[in-house]
Amino acid sequence: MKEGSLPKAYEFQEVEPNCYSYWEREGFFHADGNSSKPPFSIVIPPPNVTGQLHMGHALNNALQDILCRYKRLKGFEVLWMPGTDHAGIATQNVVERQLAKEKLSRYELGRESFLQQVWKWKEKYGGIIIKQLKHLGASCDWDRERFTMDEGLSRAVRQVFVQLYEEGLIYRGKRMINWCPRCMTALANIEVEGEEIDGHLYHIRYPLENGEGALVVATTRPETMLGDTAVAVHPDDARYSSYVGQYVVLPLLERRLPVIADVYVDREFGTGALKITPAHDFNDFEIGRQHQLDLIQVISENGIMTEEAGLYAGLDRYACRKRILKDLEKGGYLVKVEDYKHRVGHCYRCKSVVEPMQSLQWFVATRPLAEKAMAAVRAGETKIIPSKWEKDYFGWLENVEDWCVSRQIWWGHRIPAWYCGDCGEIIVSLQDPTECTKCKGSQLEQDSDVLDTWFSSALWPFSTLGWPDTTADLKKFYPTSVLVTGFDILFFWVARMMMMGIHFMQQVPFREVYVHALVRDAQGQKMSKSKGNVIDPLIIMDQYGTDALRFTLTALAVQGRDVKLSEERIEGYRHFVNKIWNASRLVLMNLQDLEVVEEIPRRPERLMHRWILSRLQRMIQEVEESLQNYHFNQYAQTLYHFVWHEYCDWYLEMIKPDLYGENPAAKRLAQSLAAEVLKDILILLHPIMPFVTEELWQKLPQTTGSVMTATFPQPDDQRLDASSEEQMEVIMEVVSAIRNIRGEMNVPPSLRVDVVCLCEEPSGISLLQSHAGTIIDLARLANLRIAHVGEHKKPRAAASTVTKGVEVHVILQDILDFESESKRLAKELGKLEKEFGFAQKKLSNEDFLAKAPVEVIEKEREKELRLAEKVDKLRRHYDMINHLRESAAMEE
RNA sequence: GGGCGGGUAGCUCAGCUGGGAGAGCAUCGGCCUUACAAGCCGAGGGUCACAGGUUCGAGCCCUGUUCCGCCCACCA
Repeated sequence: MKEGSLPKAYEFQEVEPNCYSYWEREGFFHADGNSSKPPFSIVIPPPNVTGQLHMGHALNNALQDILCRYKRLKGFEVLWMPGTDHAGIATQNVVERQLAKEKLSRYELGRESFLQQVWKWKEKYGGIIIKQLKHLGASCDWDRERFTMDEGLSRAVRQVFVQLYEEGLIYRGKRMINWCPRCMTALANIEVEGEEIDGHLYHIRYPLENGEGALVVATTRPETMLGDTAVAVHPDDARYSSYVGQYVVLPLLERRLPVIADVYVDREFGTGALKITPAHDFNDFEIGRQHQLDLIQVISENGIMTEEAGLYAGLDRYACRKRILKDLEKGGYLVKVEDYKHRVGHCYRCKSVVEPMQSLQWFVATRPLAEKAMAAVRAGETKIIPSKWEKDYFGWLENVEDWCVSRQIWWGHRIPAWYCGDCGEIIVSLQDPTECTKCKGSQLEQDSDVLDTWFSSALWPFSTLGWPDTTADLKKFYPTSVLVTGFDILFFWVARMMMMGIHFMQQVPFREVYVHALVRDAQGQKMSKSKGNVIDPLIIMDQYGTDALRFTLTALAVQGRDVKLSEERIEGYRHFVNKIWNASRLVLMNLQDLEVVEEIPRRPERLMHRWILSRLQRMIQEVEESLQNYHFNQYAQTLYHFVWHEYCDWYLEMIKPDLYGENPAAKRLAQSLAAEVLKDILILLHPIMPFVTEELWQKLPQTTGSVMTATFPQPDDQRLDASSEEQMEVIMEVVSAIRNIRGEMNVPPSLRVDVVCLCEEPSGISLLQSHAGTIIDLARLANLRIAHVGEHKKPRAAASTVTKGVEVHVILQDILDFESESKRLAKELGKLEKEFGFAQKKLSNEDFLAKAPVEVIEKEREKELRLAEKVDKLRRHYDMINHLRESAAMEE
């Protein structure tokens, strides 16, 4: 489908879907477990089936795609393993909300048919995010797509649970846990988000039983007083020492509470007297345990006050608080109310305030697993990048507590534990048991709970590769090469994958973890629907194209810093996509009559060719280095600058005369080289901008197949050419100097002017002479005279400057305004003299000369010399202009 | 309370191991120069948060101050 010419504009709306289906058809994303190529593997952080692609996904997957596409070009057997997560609580909530619209609850439906509903929902909507990932260009091996609740992964979950149970690393126990009264389930500690709240500290008077005074306690949660079973003071607190051992009477309920002493109490805080509610507070629970206090549960699982709350029973916990405060006040018990900011735990799924509660749950004994996970990172078996996250990783693992893994919801992996109705035995096994292993009874009932979603996610790197079977995929692709993820799931997911991976595979799940930043809005705010600052990647892709979005995200992906995204930024980079398109148009237009692609010499004769080839080698090196170090922004920006400001601005402009000219050999070389460099540019850019590069690749005559199957260019040291780069610099400087003067002196582009360049060195003369045509074209000149300084009279009516040892005189015969030229020169002189002054000062500093490295001094000397010359020449010209100005004034 | 990141051009940000600051957008001036007006050519704009220190030399290293953001923590 080489058509030779390109449409005027890049129609990404058509190109993107076509490209993608072409890639899929050709099987370019497919990884071969039996390949002899070196492996490179990534498992996708499985998005929730309920998910819609947001900017976080877009960034995360764009970066993974870059790595995968890059490694394919480098000849690796690349597996990017895709899939989705069943997202227990989140998905169940979505379906429950849907049911609520029909005035149905899951309880009315019953477990079986509710689960059917969820599966139905999953079949219908679960693929949305996958489609969106494809829209983004993700080159995942979709043949291998997995779901955390598919058959194979469920088998892995069960195997892991049973084995951990048998090893004593999973147990069931009654513990204090965090409970979400809205989701009606236990949560793991990290699933609770502490949020600062403007609350109050209530001082409440608890009268002594003997009538002689009272103790005043301070609390933020007065409703919990109904479950109080003691009041504690510090044992060394002189104020209260006489109270210890006595009893106070709990207001409203009139219950006798012992006054106990415990060092936990902070004498400085509040009143120094602490009410103890063992059933509804982690610390109180602990104190209660030590002092053998009763547990009185006054708040039930759905946040309603229990029978134990007496006349407050049946009230919602917050309504109860209000009522209690009123009653306390009425009874004269409320001593003081202070404003008080404090942190309150919220459910990470529904944001409800969680309740600490004592409950019978399943736990993973995390310590032993955590030790190994830490050791692996310490030993460098897994590297976390940027390394600052290692600190967080260790910090969390060092203090990790047992992981509550049972959830009182229905959507998820059912816990493979059965309870014998006859003898109470717990049976945990791979196969569903039919009789009790202990008493042979048949009254078995399976635990109704399901596992934490993160339990199955923790197995993702090996469960997706076929574990517990020993598969070719596991052998080839485990450990995976790198995990790309946001820091927000470092503990939820990364740390747990490390623990499980090491325990079950005896090897870390990934060699490297690249932790990227969060995407925020232009003001640095978290994007959220309620703030209305969400930039939707789907809308952006439709509006600007996927490549523009991907390039923007990549260019902004600086290590360790949040990505602050704005639409203007994306718009800006869309222009870059367009630029590439148009550069390719130019190249292709001029390729039409190219019969044979010219063999490109290692060192072409013409400077511009040598220059662009040399620059290209440097780009390749820089790109590789950037990618190896995960400096995605550097990768994007390096190419941006090279393509736009070197290849387009200079190289393509410079070869135009050859392209349009009559010299067939020069033309062929220019055509071939422009195309050849473009070809490499397309490969270099392909990982970031897969679509436009593929489309253009298809159009280039010297390419075959897909850019995806191309080979990443090898930097050719023999084409590195520092002297060509220096020489080009001179040409570019001279052109810029002329343009600058034209601009400042308001010379319209249509007016071709004469320029005289006076050089110091013979080499400069020959360089300029051999590129006179280029300079004439690029600076829009009529004539260009090049001579040695001594051999040519300085032009009078000229605007002038000095650069790289060249005096540049722009002849403005009749139009030179001495007044403005004098001003312009004064300004330029001022700048130069200041710079010159700096250099002089530095070089007259003896300490500098004594202590600075010789190269630096040498560089500074050269600089001073250059500046001195420049200043001198400019000043002479300045004087002359001023003289002319004066005499012109006299004539009038 | 502890830890981390950040305060650089009007805005959003680069600036990799210290050698006198860059980009995109925005602003201003000139151009439809046959790839591109989503473009081309040029210009203006910065006491690199503040105060000390180390150094011949600091945006970069150290100390302190201040402001912002995030994470962690059982003082009710």
